Amino acid sequence: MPGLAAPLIAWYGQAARDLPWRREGFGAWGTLVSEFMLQQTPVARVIPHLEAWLTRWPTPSDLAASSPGDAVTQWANLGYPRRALWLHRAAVEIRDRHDGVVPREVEALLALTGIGDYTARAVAVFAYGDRHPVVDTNTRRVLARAVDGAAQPGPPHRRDLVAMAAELPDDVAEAAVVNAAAMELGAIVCTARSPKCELCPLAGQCAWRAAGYPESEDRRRKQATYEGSDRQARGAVLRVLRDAAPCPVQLVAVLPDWPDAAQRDRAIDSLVTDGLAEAFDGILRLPGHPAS
DNA sequence: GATCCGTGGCT
DNA sequence: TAGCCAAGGAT
Repeated sequence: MPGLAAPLIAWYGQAARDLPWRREGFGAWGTLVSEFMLQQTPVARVIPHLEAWLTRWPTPSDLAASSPGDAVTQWANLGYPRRALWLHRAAVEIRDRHDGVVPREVEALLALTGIGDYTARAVAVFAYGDRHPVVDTNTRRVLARAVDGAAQPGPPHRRDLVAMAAELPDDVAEAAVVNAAAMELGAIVCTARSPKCELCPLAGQCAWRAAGYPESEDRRRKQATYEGSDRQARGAVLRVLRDAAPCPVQLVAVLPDWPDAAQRDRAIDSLVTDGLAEAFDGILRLPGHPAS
């Protein structure tokens, strides 16, 4: 097995997209915010929100000084608003534990709210230039096809980190490029549907291609139907609160015509439980500053 | 380890 | 058109 590093590096040099977080000197905070936003939200939707966010809150301490509700409002329609709450908590943790500086060590990053195996290593590698395997859904698909000969990766697993580590050159800078290149290849060439194998720098050594593109059992979990779901109800309630912000709304005025009143009330309760909303005295609002 | 969590574009 | 999919993480 020749290894993926050399062709990935050469390809990335001429095919990489020009993205904001790849600009020289973008900064660790910008990288961290971008990675939060990119968790399950496509690049094209993230870019304008990222720039607005960093203009409003140029440092972790700036965000930490605002209320969680302000973060949720600024998050707008990026989806999964818990990420806004977690990003705000992470900013508070960075201010309180790390003197306002995004930490560099993976262990310290993993200890922050909302940061897991992917985001911790992405920050350590792309912001600080350290050598770790960075594995996202794109990388897992590239490895599944090129190395394992499978059409689709299995569910995410810790062993994916080991598989990617085996592909990294010893050189620190080259290792970072290989991480970025594997993600980029999965994003724009080795895509989930209709991959562009004629443009792939790994075509000559791809195990899946060599095997004749066999269908493999797709063990990924299917997403639940959104229409009519509790998630849809939560999203609708939160949209009401965002649109009214910074004003609270009367509880009785929250989606009075929602088709399933019990589901609506369940959504409100779960949002309160999650810390995305506060209810008292017959009103509902986004979370304010914690009492001090 | 299985489930849950938003939103919108693409095929 | 209705699913499929998207730089995951917490519980």
